[in-house]
Amino acid sequence: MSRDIAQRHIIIPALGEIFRENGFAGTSLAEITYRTGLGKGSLYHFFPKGKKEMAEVVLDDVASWFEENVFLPLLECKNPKHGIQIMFKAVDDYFYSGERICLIGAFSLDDTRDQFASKLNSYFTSWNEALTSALKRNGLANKQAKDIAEDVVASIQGALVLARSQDNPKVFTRALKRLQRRIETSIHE
Amino acid sequence: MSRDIAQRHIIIPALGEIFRENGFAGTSLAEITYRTGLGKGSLYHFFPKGKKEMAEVVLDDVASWFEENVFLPLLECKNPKHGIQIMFKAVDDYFYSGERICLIGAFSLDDTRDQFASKLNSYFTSWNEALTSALKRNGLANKQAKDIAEDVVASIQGALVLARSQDNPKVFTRALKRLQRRIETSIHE
DNA sequence: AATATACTGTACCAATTGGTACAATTAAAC
DNA sequence: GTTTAATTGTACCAATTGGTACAGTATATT
Repeated sequence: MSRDIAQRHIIIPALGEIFRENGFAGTSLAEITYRTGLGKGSLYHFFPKGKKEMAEVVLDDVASWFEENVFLPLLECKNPKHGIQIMFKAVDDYFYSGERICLIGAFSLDDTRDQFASKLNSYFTSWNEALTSALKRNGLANKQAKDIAEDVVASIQGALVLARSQDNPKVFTRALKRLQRRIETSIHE
Repeated sequence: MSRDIAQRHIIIPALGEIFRENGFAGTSLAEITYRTGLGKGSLYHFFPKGKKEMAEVVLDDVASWFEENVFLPLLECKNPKHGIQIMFKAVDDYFYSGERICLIGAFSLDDTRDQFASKLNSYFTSWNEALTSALKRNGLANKQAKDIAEDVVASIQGALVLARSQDNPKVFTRALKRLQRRIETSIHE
């Protein structure tokens, strides 16, 4: 790994948090330099295309985290019920039990959305498909599996929004519990 | 009604759409003057405290729309099942069957959220309480009513986010149908 | 018709925006 | 230890940001 890319990777998480908290339009280079400790010189060395490239790299980073920790387990776990358990655990961890915002969600509602449309789209699509697959391998019919998957992904998003605006993370953890129960019962019918 | 206030009311819907599409940070006065056709002179005449006041007025406007068309029917409809029907119809109309973003949701994820915290909070709280009340009057136990209400409100939010990022309003209409069915069955148990 | 008030266009402001240029410094490779 | 490439700080840029000042023009009210 070249020095270049190594250094670049170090600041991606920091960039992620900044965008998460302020949205794309709401994040200024001034804040980025302040919070990363890097001057514009370094920033534009690592991300020659500027702010937009930073956001793209962050989105890719989020996507690959979910790919590895959520989608893949759902798709490949031998015991699909276990895969779903892993998903809920990973989601709870990732969002700090409701204290962390979903970057993808924030960008989806931002004026930014058109610029990053395909990345945002594929994040939710992948999640949906992976969960649908796991549900089907649990014996659910195609239609019902799709239905529940869409329901779960949407509810998680919504719960994050509500938790934030009510400043109450429990809204999120309650939602996760509810969804787990719903899946349980629909499988055991 | 003074001329002042009358004029002010005319542009509030336009302001709403602009904030909806761009978020708070993403909306510039330049765009506001362009899309409303009003110069800064007029704008600051109607909203002396500037952009922030415009957003506040818009949030109040949204809140009162929901108060009248969603919360009140839920709270006061003699047949509570009918009240819930009214809610779903109103929500579907308001969000143009999934083509329109939720301003409250957008602001909740924006860096703006702290400035408008109490308004955002009370919007979701009111909705939750009104729906809980209607469910209880349909014979559900307090705990279950609260549970379902939170679920419904969160799911609607999430479905709006998904519909937007997938550029597919049907995600939203599907979610509404699903939620209606869920309420139906939980009432008839 | 005169007066008061509501409204609006224009010019202006300091501060901040994202971005560039580049010389100076640091660190790795030979 | 010299060469080569990676990294960074500083100074700078034009454009845009939200906001102000105010004179001028409508529109009521009397």
